[in-house]
Amino acid sequence: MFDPMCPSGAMPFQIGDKWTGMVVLCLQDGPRRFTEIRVPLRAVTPKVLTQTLRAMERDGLVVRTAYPENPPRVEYELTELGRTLLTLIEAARAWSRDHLPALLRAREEWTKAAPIGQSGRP
Amino acid sequence: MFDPMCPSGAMPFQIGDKWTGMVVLCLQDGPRRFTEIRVPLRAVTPKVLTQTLRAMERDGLVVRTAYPENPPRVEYELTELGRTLLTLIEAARAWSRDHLPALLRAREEWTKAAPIGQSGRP
DNA sequence: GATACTGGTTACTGCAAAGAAACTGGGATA
DNA sequence: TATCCCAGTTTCTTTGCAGTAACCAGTATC
Repeated sequence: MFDPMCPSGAMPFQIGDKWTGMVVLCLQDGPRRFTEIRVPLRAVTPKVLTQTLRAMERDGLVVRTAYPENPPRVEYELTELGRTLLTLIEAARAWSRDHLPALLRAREEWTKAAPIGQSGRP
Repeated sequence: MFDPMCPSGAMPFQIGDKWTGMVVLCLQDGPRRFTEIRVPLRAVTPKVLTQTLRAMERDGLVVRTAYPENPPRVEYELTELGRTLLTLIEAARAWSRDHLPALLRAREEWTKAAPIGQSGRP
């Protein structure tokens, strides 16, 4: 899940910025803490994750709840609006299941077949 | 359509790179020439449009047909694979119809309410 | 001979997002 | 006293995308 080597990097869709869609999927089963979100997105730095979550909070997609404990605990949860994105993400994943192999096949044939002279390539 | 000032700039979805989705919509009613695609996307430069179309051709989303006439004529047409993106784009537009106002409202309230001190903003 | 048309290409520039790495704070634990 | 924990923040560097502007080939028209 969210492996940087997996072909979903070639998936031609994006929800919000680069990580928003994955955050939504991370939160679909209930609230999660900052570090719990970081684990499956193992490439993301805390700075970028903070930026993503702040933007989602601003847009009303998540709510942030800080508990005055220590060590500190902060939970993020999808709002109702944020949950509406799940159907769209599911549609994108369905497309990928059905058509991404064809796209990747086309891309592979492009690179291996006629490295030059292919309709005016350099 | 494709007005840079229209709020779809805030739409949190993207198909492929920045212009791919709009190109797909431009081509949904049949083949179009290079300059015909440029018109509705009035902000895009030929360099960027060429890049977009080459990437789509590489991924098997469009076919490029050059007619040896003059002045030269080149037509771009959606492939069957490219057409499958239309349902996804329609789903994204439906989401925007139903939920984008709420997102923009949340964003506006965020900026106007409590410019500082809002859960740790600078 | 000069200019325009189509469908690009090339070189250069600017900006914002992304990332790496180190640091913070304040209590808890060893 | 030193170290760890979480949830970040700060600073700096890199990367890549997008855009501007100029140029090109071949024909046709003025």
